[in-house]
Amino acid sequence: MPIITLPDGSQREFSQAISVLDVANDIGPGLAKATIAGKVDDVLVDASYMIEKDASLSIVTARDDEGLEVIRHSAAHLMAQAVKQLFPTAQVTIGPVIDDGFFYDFAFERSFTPDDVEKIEKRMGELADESIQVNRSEMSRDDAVSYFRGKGEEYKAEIIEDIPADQVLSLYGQGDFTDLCRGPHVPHTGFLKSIKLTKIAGAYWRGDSDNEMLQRIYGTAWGDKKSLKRYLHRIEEAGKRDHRKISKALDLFHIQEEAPGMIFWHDAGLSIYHTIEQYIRAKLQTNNYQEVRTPQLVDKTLWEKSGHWDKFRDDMFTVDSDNREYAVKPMNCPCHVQIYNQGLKSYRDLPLRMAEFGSCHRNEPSGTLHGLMRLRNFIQDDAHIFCTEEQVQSEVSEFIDLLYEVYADFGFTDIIIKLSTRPEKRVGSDDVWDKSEKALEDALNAKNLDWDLQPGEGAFYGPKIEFSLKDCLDRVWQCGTIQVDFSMPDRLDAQYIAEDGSRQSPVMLHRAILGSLERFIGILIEEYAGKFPVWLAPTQVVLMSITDKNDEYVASIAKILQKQGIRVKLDLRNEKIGFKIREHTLKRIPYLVVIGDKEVENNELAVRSLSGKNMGNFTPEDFIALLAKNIAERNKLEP
RNA sequence: GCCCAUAUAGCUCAGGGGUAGAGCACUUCCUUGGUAAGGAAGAGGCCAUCGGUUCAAUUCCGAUUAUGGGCUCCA
Repeated sequence: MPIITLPDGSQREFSQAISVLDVANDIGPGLAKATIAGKVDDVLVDASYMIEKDASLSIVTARDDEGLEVIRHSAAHLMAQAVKQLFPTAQVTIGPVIDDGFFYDFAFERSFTPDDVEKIEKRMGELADESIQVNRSEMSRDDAVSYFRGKGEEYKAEIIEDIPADQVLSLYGQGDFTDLCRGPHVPHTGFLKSIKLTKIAGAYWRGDSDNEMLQRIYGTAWGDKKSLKRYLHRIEEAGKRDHRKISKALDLFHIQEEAPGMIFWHDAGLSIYHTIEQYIRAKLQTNNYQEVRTPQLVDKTLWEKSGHWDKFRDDMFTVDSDNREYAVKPMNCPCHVQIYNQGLKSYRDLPLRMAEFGSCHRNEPSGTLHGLMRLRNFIQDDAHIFCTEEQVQSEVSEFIDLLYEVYADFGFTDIIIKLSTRPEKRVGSDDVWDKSEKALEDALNAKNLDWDLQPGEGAFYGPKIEFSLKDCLDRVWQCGTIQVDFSMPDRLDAQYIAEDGSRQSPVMLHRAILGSLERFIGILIEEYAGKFPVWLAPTQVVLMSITDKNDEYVASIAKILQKQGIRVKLDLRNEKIGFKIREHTLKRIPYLVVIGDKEVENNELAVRSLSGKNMGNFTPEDFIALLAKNIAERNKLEP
């Protein structure tokens, strides 16, 4: 006699065990039709799940996040079913839910073509139209292994073999297709009508690059056609923020075949770069950093000593000259230690914070290059803090504060924090790693920040905190970082004289706020869709004449603004004002100034904002004051 | 590095086994016009590179390079 409590607090009593779906039916046929799954005492279950005793229940439909998740999971099964029907020799592996969709990895003797994917999607539609019942059943592990092996599904059998023998597994069947799955799933395939397959890709079996490559098909799935359409539109719009597209339109930089993974900065792009560099330089100054510059090419022997040659060799470019082998620096740390080592250091010199806008080259695998985000040559806003063990925690803590201050100035609030611990390939004793990892963890916890642990993802010389930002398609890119290093100072003979007169090795903190200037600018472009805040905009003001009678006055205004450090361009072309406005609006210029006879006569400027607002007429002085205020405040809103 | 796709004018893209197309941009001329495209004419291409098939390849095939999307890896 289960009594079922619904989310609104109302209760219903039934004379015998009852399924989630039947409860829904009892509430109303409309709800029953929409029922995808249920949540019984907060556990997500199938609609067919039998409730045998008193319980709380909420009916899950496509309107719930959990409902969408079930739909996406079932969509993956539907895709596998379609693939098996069309390509019987394909083997299924795994098919999880991801943000906004799902994928399924298949092993198949040949590649799926875009044509195949179209066919698969079509078949999925047909199967959905048939509203095929989805049934849950159970099997012991060993039975499941032989079941799948019997069907030639070696991969599936291998997955199941890793599950403990005493565990009972659930299988879900729909028509001619059965898959191992924890569930829950939709009651029938009729719920799976708003699906689109989006891309094909390779993916290693079990995520290990030593294994064979499987074929992954990605899809997106929604509760109704309208949501699907909205999603596709959203993705399309996000694509327009792509920094590579915007950079071409705004003439910021280019890359060409002769220098893969390296940037040719154009005037406008370099302007942004310089503004950011100067901004960071000012922060370094107020935070007691010294700035240095070190060589690009350094003899191999130093890299051997630092451990890079051993652990980082594949990523380094080398140069042979006069019987010597040099490496182009992939990191700045060993060079900074060389500067530290000039002259005897006392504990009174610590913490010693040494910064460099360091150009680093890394021979990244060809398939990983990605616009400004992943390059072979990039500039780090790098610094190394030499300090005592006691100072580590406060230095890490101060750094995190500085990083948040900087990110806020650029308008970033969604910062993803991860703590990466010791990798397999590393230098230094476990004892030292214990200490380093704990220092970082304590600093994070002291600040009450949300962070995730990434075991084994640290640098070879120490654990790190990573601060990541998202691009227009929500891909995550590591930007800032701080890494504790107890090893390298010792390897490179860095020392200081302690209070008691003994020689000690300092601890070294590797840290970057922006990470790589290039990557940070890439993220920035996508964040603002190229509509940079005034303080960052390559061109802040364009002065446009109505007719060539006004040219002289326009030029004189330009001089005045330029003297104030405003980045100004003139447009004196023989074109109509509407044409000029359109062009500079497309170039995302924050302020457009129109100058005609009226303005010349009154010594004024007619100011129009990027968003198209007529801001009225200003005297040159008032306009300069407006700009100065906006720039000083680093106003993030487009004017 | 691995898988798939792509590479045509400065840009965005169409095309197709037989001398290469559009829009925008560019140049010249006309137009002096008040807040998102004034008009006309002109110029512009070894169809990524190297091979192969063919009477003939920019088009079909293969390799290479780069780019895009993933995977692995990394700021």
